[in-house]
Amino acid sequence: MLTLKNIIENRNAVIEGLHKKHFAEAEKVIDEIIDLDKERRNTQKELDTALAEQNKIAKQIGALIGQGKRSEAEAAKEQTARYKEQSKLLGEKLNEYEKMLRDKLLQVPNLPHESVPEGRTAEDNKTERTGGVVPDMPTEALPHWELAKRYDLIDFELGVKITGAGFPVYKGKGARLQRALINFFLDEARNAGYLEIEPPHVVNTDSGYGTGQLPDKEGQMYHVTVDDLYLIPTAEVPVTNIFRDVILAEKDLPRKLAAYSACFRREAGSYGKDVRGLNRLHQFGKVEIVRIDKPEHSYDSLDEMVRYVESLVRKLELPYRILRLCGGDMSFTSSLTFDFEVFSAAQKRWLEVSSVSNFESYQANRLKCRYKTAEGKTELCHTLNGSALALPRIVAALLENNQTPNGIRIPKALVPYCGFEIID
RNA sequence: GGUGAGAUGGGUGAGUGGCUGAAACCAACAGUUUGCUAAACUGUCGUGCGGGUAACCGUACCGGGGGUUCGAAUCCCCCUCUCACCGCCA
Repeated sequence: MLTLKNIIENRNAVIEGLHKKHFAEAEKVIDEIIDLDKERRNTQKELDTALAEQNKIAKQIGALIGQGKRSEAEAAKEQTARYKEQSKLLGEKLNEYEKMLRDKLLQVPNLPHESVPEGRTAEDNKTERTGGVVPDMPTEALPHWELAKRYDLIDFELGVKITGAGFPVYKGKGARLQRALINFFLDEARNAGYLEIEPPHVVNTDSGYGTGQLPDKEGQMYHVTVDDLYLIPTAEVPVTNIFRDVILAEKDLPRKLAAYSACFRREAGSYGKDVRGLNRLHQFGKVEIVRIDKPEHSYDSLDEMVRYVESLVRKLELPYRILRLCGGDMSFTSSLTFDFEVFSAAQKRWLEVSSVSNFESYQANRLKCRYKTAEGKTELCHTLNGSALALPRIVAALLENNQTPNGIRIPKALVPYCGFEIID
């Protein structure tokens, strides 16, 4: 969430930023927050005064009893009743203000970076650059779900039987290709300086709030109600929460971590051709990279992460484009996001395979992830993350783009990991 | 699942009602000394909120919530978690 300090000191700039993100009633909400904060401060002041008075009397009573002046001590006790009553009421009032303030703050999305293009929908995203070659496919080219069936790589129906739609079963070279991609991505990440993490796949509510899945995206996660735990929708959640309530030393920054995990998403409301095959699943594999950095370095970090993800897509020889998301298409918590899409040649569609974002201090503020500067000041870190990469759509594009009459060709970089050059 | 013990600052760990936001030690940081390193010595060293240009002041926090009391890290209740042993088990 945004810091109060930022909202109060930069009211107009904040509202302008929220407009760019198409946040409704920005002025109203921001001014409510500012007013609530004033009330909160006044209440706090009154409460502190009452408590100070109480503490003073309590100390006096202690001293009087020490001196054996019992009757004077008794008299002093009478005085505290009034302050006690007062501070109790003020305390309740303060809690209310704090709760209201927090609720309001949680409703406010992050502010977009100045370089975020204006716009409302995906149509308005700006293409940063493209790479790779879109293959010239014959008309009889098959979509990946047909290829998966022909070569017995993925069994969607079996998944339906075991679990339900959106939980495919990978078999043989299909399963080995998945494993190859995971190892490839993790090795690449390690070579790029990321610390490999194997995180829990289930998290508690504190972690859900820490990275912002709760409360706004509650319905998107699978909830294990008996234990009040959530299946992770991305490794971002457990990995970023490593830094919850942590104060890092300046020299410890940046921190770079990478993790593979299965990701679980309910995808409530999705339907139609978008969800065909591997395009949208309830469970999928993904390697995520997470970075914690000093504010002044975070945009350099973001660039580095984008270049890193780009290197992966290039090594996989996939045609891709990098989009700078517009204000309306960005996620609630992001300041600047680049999406990576690969072209899936038989479907003739661009598929999103990565989303790389700088959250600035928005997540860190909820997480209470801070660092101590050389001058000894405690400041919020900036957090960033990106997919590097999500498996299913990569698999979809690999299958479709590399199909030949003799089978499906495996890109060179992946052959050592797969142990085969062709799927036939 | 059963039984028992515990949860204190970056770490170890004292502290059973007022002089404790918290001893001591370790780590860390700064300085003195030194050819360099080390050692030794000196000092600093939690977080949030409110007030103040600032020095600083007030307030809250000893797992979380509630209670007793003029006053709670310390007493009472509830919850959570951790550890140990037993049972079960990849």
